[in-house]
Amino acid sequence: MHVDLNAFFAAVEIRQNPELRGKPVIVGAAVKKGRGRGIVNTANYEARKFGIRSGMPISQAYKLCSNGIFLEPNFKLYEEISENIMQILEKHADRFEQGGIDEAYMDVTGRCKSFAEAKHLAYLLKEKIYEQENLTCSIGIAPNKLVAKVASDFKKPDGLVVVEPHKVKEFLFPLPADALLGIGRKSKVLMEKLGIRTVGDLANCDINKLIEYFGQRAIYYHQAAHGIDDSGVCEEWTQKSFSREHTFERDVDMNDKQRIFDTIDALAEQVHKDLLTYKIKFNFRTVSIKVRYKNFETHTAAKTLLTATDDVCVIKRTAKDLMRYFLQKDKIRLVGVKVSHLVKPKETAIKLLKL
DNA sequence: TCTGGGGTCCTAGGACCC
DNA sequence: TCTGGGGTCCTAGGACCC
Repeated sequence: MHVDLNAFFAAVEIRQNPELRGKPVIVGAAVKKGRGRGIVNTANYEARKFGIRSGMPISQAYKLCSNGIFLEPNFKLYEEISENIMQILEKHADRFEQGGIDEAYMDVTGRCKSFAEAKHLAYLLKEKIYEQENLTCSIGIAPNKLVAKVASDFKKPDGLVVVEPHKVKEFLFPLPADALLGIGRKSKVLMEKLGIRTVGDLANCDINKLIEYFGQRAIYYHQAAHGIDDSGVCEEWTQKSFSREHTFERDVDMNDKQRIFDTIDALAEQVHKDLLTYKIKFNFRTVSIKVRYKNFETHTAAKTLLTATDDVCVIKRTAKDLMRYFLQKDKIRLVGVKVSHLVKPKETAIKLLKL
């Protein structure tokens, strides 16, 4: 079962302020009368009628609907509400996996003897979520995660779609190829050039031809197109990196080194705080930075240390060291800091012993 | 239209080792 | 005197997801 909260950020804002209901609501970066620098997070269905989509520059959204209600996101609130809902879902699953702030997978194989029973459970969950949090969701039920995800996407908002095993191909084949998880814009364009438009086209395409164009990805694509997915609902998840980045209000001249370095220090502090407050105590071995120039050209650089540490000064020093090389080209739009190659302190000690 | 911020996974090439 | 084969680790970039 896959559960997806509909237009989540916008729906929460409307719930908090019912006067907004029926109006186009756009949650995203500050608009600044169309001069804002950022993107749309979520648009409700009224706003989508104007062509507004998540991921779109906020300035473009403003052009499409200057009378819309533009709001900046309140992540803390969304996270709280998300957690409440996830708790409801978790209670009703054999195994449970959160897939982002607004979606989750549930294995209900053990507690539901049939798809009809699963459907019944889904209705119950929708009811509970609506009663407790006054929000709607779409639910997909299928023999595996991949198809359940497509199914929950198929009917929005407030949908419930069941795809029984013998109906999987019938359901998938007419859909556009990028309905499948993992097929994005680039692959879609390339597939169109190959004459592949639907999942059915993809399923019937010669596998060797696919490999020629997509390499190892082709094998996943081909299986996915046939509705095959044996990935389990994964309960345990540990983060593999922590990062923070910042886009400047205005591009920063490379001569303003201090401004860049101060920003890196601040980002390093945040990354460090995220690392320390995570449920598992981790040290890091790799520090990376990210630079985006005025023209959107983006680069990364990384350094792996001999031994793991949790020292914030190491993040700051390494990041600034890596940064120097990039301070001679063009105005800078964004900088970011990341730590990865995370190890538990115990493992660090063993490593040190070996050395 | 002018493009956020937080992630994951994959690939390819180079250094280095035996 | 013109170059094997297997492996690991690191780096950079890119596709994709929410």
